Amino acid sequence: MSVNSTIYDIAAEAGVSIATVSRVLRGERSVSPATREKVEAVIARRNYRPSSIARGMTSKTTHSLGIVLPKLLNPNYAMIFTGAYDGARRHGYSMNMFPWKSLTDQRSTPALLLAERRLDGVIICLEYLPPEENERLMRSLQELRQYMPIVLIGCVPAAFEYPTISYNMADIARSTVEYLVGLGHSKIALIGGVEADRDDLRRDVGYRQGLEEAQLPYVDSYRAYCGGTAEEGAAALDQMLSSLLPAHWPTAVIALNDLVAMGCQDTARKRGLRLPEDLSIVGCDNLFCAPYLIPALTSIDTHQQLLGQKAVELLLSGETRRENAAWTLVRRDSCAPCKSGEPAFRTAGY
Amino acid sequence: MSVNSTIYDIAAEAGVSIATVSRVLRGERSVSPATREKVEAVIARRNYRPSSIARGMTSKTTHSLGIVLPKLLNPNYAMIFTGAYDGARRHGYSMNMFPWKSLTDQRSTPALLLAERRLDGVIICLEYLPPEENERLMRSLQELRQYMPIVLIGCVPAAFEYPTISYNMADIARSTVEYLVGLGHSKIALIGGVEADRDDLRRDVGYRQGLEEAQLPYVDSYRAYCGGTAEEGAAALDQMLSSLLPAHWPTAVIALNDLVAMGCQDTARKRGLRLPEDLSIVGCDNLFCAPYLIPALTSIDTHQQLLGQKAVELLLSGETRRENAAWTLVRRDSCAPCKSGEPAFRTAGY
DNA sequence: CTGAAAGCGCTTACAG
DNA sequence: CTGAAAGCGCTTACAG
Repeated sequence: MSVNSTIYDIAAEAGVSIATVSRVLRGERSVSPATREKVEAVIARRNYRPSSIARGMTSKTTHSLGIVLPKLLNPNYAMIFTGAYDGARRHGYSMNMFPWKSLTDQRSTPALLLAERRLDGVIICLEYLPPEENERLMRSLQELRQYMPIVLIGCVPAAFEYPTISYNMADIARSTVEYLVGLGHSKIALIGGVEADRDDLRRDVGYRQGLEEAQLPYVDSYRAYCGGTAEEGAAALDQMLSSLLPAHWPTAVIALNDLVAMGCQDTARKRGLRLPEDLSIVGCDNLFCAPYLIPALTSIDTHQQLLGQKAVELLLSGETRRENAAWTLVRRDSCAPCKSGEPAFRTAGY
Repeated sequence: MSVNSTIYDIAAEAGVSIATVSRVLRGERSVSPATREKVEAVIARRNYRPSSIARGMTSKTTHSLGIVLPKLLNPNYAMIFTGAYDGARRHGYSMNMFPWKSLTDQRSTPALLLAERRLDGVIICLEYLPPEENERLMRSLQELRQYMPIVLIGCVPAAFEYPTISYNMADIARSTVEYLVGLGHSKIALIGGVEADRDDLRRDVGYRQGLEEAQLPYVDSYRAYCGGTAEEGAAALDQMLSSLLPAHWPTAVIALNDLVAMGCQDTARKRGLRLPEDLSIVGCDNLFCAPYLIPALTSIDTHQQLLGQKAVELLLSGETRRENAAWTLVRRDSCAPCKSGEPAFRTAGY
């Protein structure tokens, strides 16, 4: 099946040494035009391409990078991957995707799985993990680092001196509260995330800070923790509403991400709330479907593709700095001025 | 930075030959328990992992597969990729993603880009291409095939004897028409696709067939061609409605995919149509957001992850057969019984 | 059960 | 400007 020719075939047919072929392959200029032409002709005729793996064997650099992602099915990560892929390609590198579990799986020594591939570097998208798994992850990273440069995306304890790109979650949350306060809201809920997650921790900090600046009290029942899916978001809001007198229902919700926001829309509608009049909702990630939800979802655009590219730049730069990633609030129809007084309560007609 | 040990280090430290180390590495059983234990201890202590690239160098198989995708940002392809990834992993292979343009780009001989990686095989997701690009693609495939086994996903001219997995588009379209006819619809539009696309061609065949079976006429103005984005879908429906007297407006739309369906919802709403009463819509791909659109979108689930897995199986089997992929109609709220008489026409109030 | 040796397809000094 | 030779880190017959 394989009709691959090798550098020897080319050399033989062109009547030169393999060293010379190698030289024209790599575009070295110390080759006479005549021989270069001759060699190139043979290469073209035989459709020859040097084996990248043989190259990697000798040159100590494989020109391939890796990125480990929690899950590709969330378009958020697909966007980061795409950005990273393009960034790598621009620098002549390939980009390989690894599922999150290649790092946290305890059966196969995790970091080594990546080391095996002899990557020139790897980007790691952090995500919340329960303490002991996180412990294992941190050890994996330490280990991995001995083999190749790494860059982290997400929130990392300052104690670990990894090159990192992260969002200022506190800033995002604070600004979002500010935006909603500007619309007259005072009962603002925050839904999603895990109490132990550092990212969410900082989100909470910004949330409280925003409330404080508006001289609003922090109300415990307006803070619900849950995973990042629509179902979990729906359930979390539903439970919050159940536990509160309608008069105390939040008039605005800040959702962990767009999926959670979608779930909240669903719950609100099933409860007979009018959107956005009775409940304003802000999402995060600005997924492609956000403009097509009803009402069109206001969301934080986290410029994921740019993030992926920047991670590659940082990785290739070899520097150890920490960067903050850019974000933008995209206003659509899901947020409305708060109606004075209590939100109307209607029985569900959905 | 690299603290990698080699097989020589291990051999030296364990006091054996590299051949022996290689044997325990590969789990060969012709090693005495004593030496095996000794070697394994050293491997563990030094955290040694054999270089997969050196292995690939000698063993002629790299245990890595490829998949080329039009775009990862469409969750549809992300799902296929995920399925293929898992399928590959299950067989001990890695799966590498390549963007579509690595095949159609004319600057770098396309197929060779993949050949360079010495993949053990590659899956190719077909998509419509204008004739001359498609011509180039077909040549690329022929070329690529000389280097490694390939499997195609999509619609391929029977003349090319590639192993292929495809959907029976005619079947899907026919069934969808049947479903809508069952709801009493007679003015059924088909929106999306390209006239020259073979997949869409077959979709058209099924569409016509469905109409015929219901003894309905094929109406030219109910067939709109457009790309696969929400914006294009929105524009296509808008134009269709503009060109028709409201009395002749379709009461049901079959959309190329969920994105197009989302666009159609948008246009319908802006035109003041009630959904689903005035217009039923069926999408395709059953994206994660389908249940959260208003009304929740009825869609064809194409079981993309399964598709990806099956493509891997076929690739690894080495057979040249053609398979049909499974699909399911997922009924939600976006389709309603057709109201008798003409659809109400209201001025847009959106 | 184990080792010495050749070889995979390249790149890279080192000579000339 | 060009070639002979060593070497990258493994696997795989071939002997023993």
